[in-house]
Amino acid sequence: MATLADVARRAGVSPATASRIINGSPKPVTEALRERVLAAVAELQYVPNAHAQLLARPQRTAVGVIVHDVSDPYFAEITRGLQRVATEHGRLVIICNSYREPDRELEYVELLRAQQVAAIVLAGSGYHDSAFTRNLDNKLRVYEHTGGRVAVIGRHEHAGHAVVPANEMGGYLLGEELYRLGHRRIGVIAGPRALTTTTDRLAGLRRAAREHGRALPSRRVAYAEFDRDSGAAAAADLLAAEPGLTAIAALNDSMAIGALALLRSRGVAVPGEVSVLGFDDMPVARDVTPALTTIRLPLAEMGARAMTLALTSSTAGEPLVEQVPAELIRRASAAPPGG
Amino acid sequence: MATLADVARRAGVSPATASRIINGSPKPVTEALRERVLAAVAELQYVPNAHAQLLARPQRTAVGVIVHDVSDPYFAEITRGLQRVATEHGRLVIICNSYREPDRELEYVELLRAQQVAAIVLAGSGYHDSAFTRNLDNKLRVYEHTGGRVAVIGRHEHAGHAVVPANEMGGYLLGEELYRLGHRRIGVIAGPRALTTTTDRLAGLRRAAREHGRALPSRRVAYAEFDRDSGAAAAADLLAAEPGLTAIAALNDSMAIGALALLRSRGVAVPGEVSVLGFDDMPVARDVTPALTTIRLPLAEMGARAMTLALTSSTAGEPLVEQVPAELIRRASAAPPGG
DNA sequence: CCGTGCCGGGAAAGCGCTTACCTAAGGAGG
DNA sequence: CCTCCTTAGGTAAGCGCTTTCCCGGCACGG
Repeated sequence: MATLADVARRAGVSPATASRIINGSPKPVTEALRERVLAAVAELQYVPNAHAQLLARPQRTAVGVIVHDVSDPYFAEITRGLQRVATEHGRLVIICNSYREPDRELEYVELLRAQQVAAIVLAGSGYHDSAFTRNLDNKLRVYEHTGGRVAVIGRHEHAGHAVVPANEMGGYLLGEELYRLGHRRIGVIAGPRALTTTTDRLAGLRRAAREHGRALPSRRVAYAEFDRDSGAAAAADLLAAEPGLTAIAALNDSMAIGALALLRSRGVAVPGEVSVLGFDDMPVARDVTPALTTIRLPLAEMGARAMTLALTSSTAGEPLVEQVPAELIRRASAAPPGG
Repeated sequence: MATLADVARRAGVSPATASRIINGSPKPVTEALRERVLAAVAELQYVPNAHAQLLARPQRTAVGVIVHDVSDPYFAEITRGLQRVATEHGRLVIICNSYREPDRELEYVELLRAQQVAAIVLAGSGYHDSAFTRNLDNKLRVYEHTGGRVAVIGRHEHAGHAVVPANEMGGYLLGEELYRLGHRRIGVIAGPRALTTTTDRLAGLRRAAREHGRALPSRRVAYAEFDRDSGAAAAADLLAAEPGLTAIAALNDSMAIGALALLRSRGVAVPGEVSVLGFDDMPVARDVTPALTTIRLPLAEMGARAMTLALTSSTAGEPLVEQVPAELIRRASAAPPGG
């Protein structure tokens, strides 16, 4: 691997001069030298060692992103937004998948700190584990304390700026739509219990139920893993526990799609016999049949806003919290019961 | 930011000793000192500067991945496989999106080289631009020359090991199925002309046509961008140019889904009036209606194999080329014409 | 013709860490 | 009891780069 010293030697100049030419430093340099150095760079295929540069001039350039799983469309969309903004700012993005393991999240914060990233963006639901939460929060604060910036998406109990989707309100809108359509026997496919996203969305649904003088008995709530297959299994459980269900609300689109698949395999008409509703409005929601009625969250935009917060807004003073509204998208998968 | 010197000072030892304790070096150290140092680490929330470590001990630990776009399900799946293997090897992954711009790919190779990554994995189709290809190849060779490892997915004209999906054969299988079902007026939605993936898949389709004594006139081939919306537009063009089409073969699933959406919006029955076939077997292929008949490529496995090649196989000697078979998956979207 | 100022370029320090090498102290062997 | 080896720990060099500081040479003004 060619080093700066190699280049300098070859061009017959000092490393200092070579460095100045390569980095376009303000210090003026004779044209002849410039050309010699540039030629040497080309001949040796020299690329500066980014680590050495970072060490010498502690100007952090990369940003870290911790998500549950990039290949999950929910995070893929968020990541797209994050990447776009990061690229606009000339930042390199290091993506870490926690695969929903809190401990791995902790490790990654440490690792990103070691990498001297300029900012850390944490995307994805928080956990109902106060020891863990405190631990994470502590690590983030330490990181912020040393000049790092942090933004979180979908959590609010942490250090740093936050972009929080209206999960509770989304759940409420879902419930409202269901009651408006006339459903009374509603099953819910919830996400993992440990996630605050699950709790928040469920709370919204419960609020809507209460306002209509009803409740959500626990036999009508099945917990799944936020993925398609466990969503299908949960739908089966729900149907077994409560054969008269006229609607199933899933707390994300993947599980709704799983429910759709199960219903189709059993020959149950959607929305004729059972309506199915999702949450998130992932791109595929409009392509399944029937197209999914769901709650839209502007995922890519949430990512973009979080990255913007992390990169541009001051770290001093109160952390900013940006609320992101949820919106009901009516498509074909929900209709009045028995119709 | 606390440094090793801070820790050493606080523990009353030399930086050397502190380093040895923190990194668990083989050199024996008294228990009392060990505890003091560890305590200092905890108190100062010390995290070693990864760049300084890398500089001092040139042991490359990160690996770079260049894809067209992670949020595209095709790459999301591949990336999942890549990540899994990388994590098993304790490697950090830096993901770069080229957004299908060759120049950006070039830049990223440079950037990853600067980051001293242990390996670079390039995923996604190659381009029909020999100047660019030579350029890229050259950069990769230079990188390999300095001890870097490279693996490419879906290209073969390059330095480094390769995992190549049977694109031509997949196209052939698609064609065979179409002719077997009895289709004769077949429209094709191709991907970007500049991509070798497009050419290869199309070539397979053409071979099947030839074997059945037919050709693929250019008015029956529409070029799109490998995404859903341009796929829908291409389907519309195809229908306009050739109203009697009984089948549309799309060269990836996203475009097939776009075609499905267009057909549905026009009230055209699939597969009753027009059959639709896809390529890749992305996860959503089974969830659209009708479920997509498509060519399966084991995407995640391709990613895993590429990362394995990059991380474990020798860089000396001939680069390895691993062929990945394509497989026809029959679902509901293709049927005999007119029935 | 000399002093002053400016400007292009080099020497060297230092970023935070690892590690080869060295040293002082203690124990074993003669 | 002295020498020599072992061992725990420290000293310092150096990884590849940037940047401050300095120096020599030139042009200019007096």
